[in-house]
Amino acid sequence: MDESSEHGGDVFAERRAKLAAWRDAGDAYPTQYQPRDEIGPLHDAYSGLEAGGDSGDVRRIAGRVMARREHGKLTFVVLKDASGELQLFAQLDALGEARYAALEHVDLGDFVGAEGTVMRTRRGELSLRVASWQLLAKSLRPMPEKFHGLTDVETRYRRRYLDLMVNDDSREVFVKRARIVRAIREFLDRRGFVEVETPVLQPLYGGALARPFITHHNELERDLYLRIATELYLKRCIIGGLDRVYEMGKDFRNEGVSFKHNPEFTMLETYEAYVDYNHVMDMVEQMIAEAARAVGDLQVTFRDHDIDLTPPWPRLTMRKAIENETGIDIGEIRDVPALHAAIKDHGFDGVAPAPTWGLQVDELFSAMVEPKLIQPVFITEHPLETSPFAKKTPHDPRFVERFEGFIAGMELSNAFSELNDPEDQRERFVQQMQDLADGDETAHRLDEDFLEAMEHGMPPTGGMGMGIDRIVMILTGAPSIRDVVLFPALRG
RNA sequence: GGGCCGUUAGCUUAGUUGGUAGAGCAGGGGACUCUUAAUCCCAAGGUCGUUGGUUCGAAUCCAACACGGCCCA
Repeated sequence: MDESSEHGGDVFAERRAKLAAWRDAGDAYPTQYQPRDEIGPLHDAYSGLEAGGDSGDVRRIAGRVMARREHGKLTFVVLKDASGELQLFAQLDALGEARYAALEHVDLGDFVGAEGTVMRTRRGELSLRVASWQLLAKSLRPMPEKFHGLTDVETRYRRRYLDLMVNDDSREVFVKRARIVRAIREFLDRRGFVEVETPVLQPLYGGALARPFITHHNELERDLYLRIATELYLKRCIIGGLDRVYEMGKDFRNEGVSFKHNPEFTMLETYEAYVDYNHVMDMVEQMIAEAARAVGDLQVTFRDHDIDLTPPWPRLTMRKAIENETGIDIGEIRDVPALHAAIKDHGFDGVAPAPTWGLQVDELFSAMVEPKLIQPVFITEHPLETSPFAKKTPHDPRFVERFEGFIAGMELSNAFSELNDPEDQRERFVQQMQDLADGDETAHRLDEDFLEAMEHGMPPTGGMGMGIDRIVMILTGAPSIRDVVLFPALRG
């Protein structure tokens, strides 16, 4: 197929012809433009310049051409760099016939560098009175329409560069994301955590209950898994005596996509020796608050909910949370048929049946309670069956010392007093293997190498996982994970 | 996996009871020395997501598929 007919009709062909002319006249793609002033600071520096005035200061700016307005012998060209926009004030008299005429061959989307004095027009617009200019890079394709911009969500995700080019709101989300990530790292570094990197390609996946992606190592002639969590390697670091470690990086889960799920996503995991899950709860609410302050304040709006992130957050056992919403006390209903009956008696048709007591409690919670958890809250003491790496609570071995942090109906963090009893851990693995045999594809594999590490002795440890993408969603008000991931997974 | 909605020019979109598509911006030609959604004049740009079907005739009605969005699982 002809390129030009597929992408913009005559525009592509016309611009290639212009590019050929530029090549004949000189360098259409020079290597640099230095020195250069950032546009944003110029607006600050010359905020006091009166309309109609010229500072006489010579400056050099560079950026993408966002607009051009020709007025015969005067042309306005708007340049945009990462810090802002500034218009060029280009006069025939100042540039001379040849350089002024050449300006007509500059298209929207081209990169241009210009030098001149900083002035303010009679209408009050800060401008650069151009003394000289040069083409820095030619664009061959049309930019999105300037007034309505680019709104088609599919194009925004598939060709994110166009979205970033014209939608400042979108660009701002990713700048904020960087600030949030940095605030979290600084928070942990200040507390004495060591940032580590553990394998993405793993011979045995684990640390979470999820289906993995499988890949293959040609030379080793074996399949490897993309990690679904960093948990088991970070615990090996704790066993080795690092005491406080964290890792922030991509995990991969072979599951569907939704507004809160992307198959690759950024996870933070932290492990701290000699503390329990109560200590970790304190840390999480402080960490989120600090991340929030890095990009705004503790009052945020997400999906039409006004949310107050101010610590401390309420703490509620899962048993109590379920009882509050459903009237069912899972502490009293101890077997699966009785629980099924109770759910049926209450008419909760949205609750899917599950084969074990723990999975049924999890399902009941997910369906009836989770969507109601709008303000920040820690839900504690989960069923043993769904928590193979958490210590049992001293008062009831059917529950574990675990919490999940919820905001806006989304699980944002998940933490335990980490199981460090190797014999208990082996029993948990054995049970998971049984669940796998019974058809639970997400059940955990027995990891003999990890057990051997734990048998060397592991200190009491508080561990935590947090979905960074979801935190960014909450703190930026972005309604979908696809708005906070630069290049989200799409079909086709 | 299920339900609903959407897909028309590079972008943003209109399109009547079914009669072979209109516009704005961008791009082309021209006018213009303070514009900023600049303005004015002229010309051009479309396999209406794909494939079938109904019909004398389909952007429009029907079916399947693709992709996307929202909701549910």
